[in-house]
Amino acid sequence: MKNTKQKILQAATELFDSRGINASGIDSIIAQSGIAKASLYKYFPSKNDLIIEYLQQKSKRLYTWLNQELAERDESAYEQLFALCELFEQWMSTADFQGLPFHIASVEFPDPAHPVNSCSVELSKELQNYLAKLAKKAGIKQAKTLAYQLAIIFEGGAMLERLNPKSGAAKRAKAAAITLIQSYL
Amino acid sequence: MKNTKQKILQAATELFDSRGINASGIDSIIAQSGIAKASLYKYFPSKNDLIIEYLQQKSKRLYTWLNQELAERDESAYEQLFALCELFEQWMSTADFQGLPFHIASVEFPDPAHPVNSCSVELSKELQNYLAKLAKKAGIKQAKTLAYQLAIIFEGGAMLERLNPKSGAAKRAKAAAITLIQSYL
DNA sequence: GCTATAATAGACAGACTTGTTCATTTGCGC
DNA sequence: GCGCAAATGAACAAGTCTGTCTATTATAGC
Repeated sequence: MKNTKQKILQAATELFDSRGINASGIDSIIAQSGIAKASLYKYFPSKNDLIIEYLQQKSKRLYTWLNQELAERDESAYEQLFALCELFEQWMSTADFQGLPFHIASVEFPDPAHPVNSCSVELSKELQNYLAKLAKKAGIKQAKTLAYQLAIIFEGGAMLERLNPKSGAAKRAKAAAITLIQSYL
Repeated sequence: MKNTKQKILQAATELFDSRGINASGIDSIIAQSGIAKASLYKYFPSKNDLIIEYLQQKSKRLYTWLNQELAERDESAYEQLFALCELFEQWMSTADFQGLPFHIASVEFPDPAHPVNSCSVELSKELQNYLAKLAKKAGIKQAKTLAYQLAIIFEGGAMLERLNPKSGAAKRAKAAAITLIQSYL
């Protein structure tokens, strides 16, 4: 049943987000979800599969949210670039923000040959592509370079907000991002 | 003997850097160092103690290197701020660069009550303080804000350079940092 | 109501982890 | 060369982890 799979994924998400991936054992995931171990291994042949679906779902949710928010605003592509900075600040300021999931995953699985690591690298590139697309639409000439630099700022902001919650990392990352965008005119 | 302790720390550093902390078991550290397990536990009562000394040593080495390089250049405090960006790029471009150790540690030990996590938070603040001191010397008015933003860029750059080695993260982080500093005049 | 499928609890294997202990051997200062 | 402290190797405890398997129960479609 699809419901069972979603329950597992939700429980895993809560645990991975709050305690980390390696620290969240299969036993704790089945306890949290109320699902039997055999069922978990039916839908996710290994923990790696579960982790990868978790990562992809988290990324997808972020972009869906960003797109929704941007669409609602009815702004020019150029204005959207600044709105994006605002949205990233909001996102990092969530009470239970724990950093970028693919950061955590790539640190917990540092071996480049590991599927979870490969997935993390993929998702990191996806962020750059997402930003580059927006920068290009906004008419920025060196869209890719700006996108990469914005990724650096957002990812650094996420890391610092995680290390030191509510110390103003999100706000300062936004300010730095705006300064940077303005320098590209 | 002091030599023994250093040998352990060196072996641990090599393993922690290349494979991560949790993935480097005590057995692999004693194998790498050629030291007996009982000796390791004599100098480091627990693995946590070893991790913390590793983190502190790595930080100390970075600042020592930065200070040396800056001192050699005989520049004004203002010029030193730009030199710092250059040095960070160099540092991130090292062949075996694996990101900021306190990032890795804080991800592998996410519990705020864990001594390794506390140490990581401490070292993150130390970086901000280091940057703030230099910014203040350079006559920047909002030295702390700039320092925080530079930390965001350097830490984000380190994370991206780690995720995607030699993709130009270090170079772009430097460029973004310079743009930011110039905006503070 | 019957049957086929889905989900359950729980035990188990096998491998890994940190940290302890102990008897033995090495090596340095005098 | 003696004695003491340091270092060694190896076994062991007690816990963790992922993944497998079995026997039982619940559920949905016809």
